[in-house]
Amino acid sequence: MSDSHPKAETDPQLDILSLEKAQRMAEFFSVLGDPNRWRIISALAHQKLRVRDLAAAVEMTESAVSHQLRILRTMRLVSYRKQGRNVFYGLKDHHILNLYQDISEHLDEPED
Amino acid sequence: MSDSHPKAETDPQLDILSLEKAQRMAEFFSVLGDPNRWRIISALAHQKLRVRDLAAAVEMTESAVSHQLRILRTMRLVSYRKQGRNVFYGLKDHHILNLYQDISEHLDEPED
DNA sequence: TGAATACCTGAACAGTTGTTCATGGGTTAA
DNA sequence: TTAACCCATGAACAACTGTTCAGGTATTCA
Repeated sequence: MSDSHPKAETDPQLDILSLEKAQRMAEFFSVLGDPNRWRIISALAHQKLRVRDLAAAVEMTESAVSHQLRILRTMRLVSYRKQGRNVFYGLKDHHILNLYQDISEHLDEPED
Repeated sequence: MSDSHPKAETDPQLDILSLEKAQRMAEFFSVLGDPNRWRIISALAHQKLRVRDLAAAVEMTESAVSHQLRILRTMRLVSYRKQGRNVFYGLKDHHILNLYQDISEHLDEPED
């Protein structure tokens, strides 16, 4: 098989994520590493919202929300629909809600 | 039902994650938001390793790895077993590998 | 056309993060 | 006991992140 991904550098038995792939994973999870982004995501889980209403809902300035939405757009987590002078955002992908479920479980597991 | 979690502050129709819960979600995902931590996780996916060998495998200093392992321990993502003067780490939880699978898919999805 | 509305963007600044460096504790072998 | 080994930790510093603030673009309405 002529696979193009690099092998582990030190020990052939281990196969460690390549730096590039690890970087992509980290970039994605970093986007989910901000509490205000989670609040935005949760607000969009039930309905599409204008930036203005979203800002009011999560109690942030429109500017701050707009900055965050750009990041969520970059990671293709939200949908974007311009209608007149309003812009409606929604959740693009339901992987995210699955993540939310999974991690909620993990966080709720008892110590051992 | 006498639930103790706070309701949305602005609009009863929306239910947005509480600040506290959003914070916990974000803290968890932040841990997965570092490329070197993903390389450590991938190394531990197949076998338990001593700090020393882990450091060699991911090509980091033992100190840096030790710092990162502490973070992973705090989030209960890795197991810890001390044996003489060696400490073996492994993956504690398989939620993480599921996450890895899910997000790989997301990252590999074509643009649209 | 001019003003108001809805949203976006760049710069700057405070707060956070991850590494290195130096050191210290605990365990094993001589 | 002494020396070597394995790992953990605190401080410090550079790099990154998210907000605010000021301004800018595009659309609607009077």
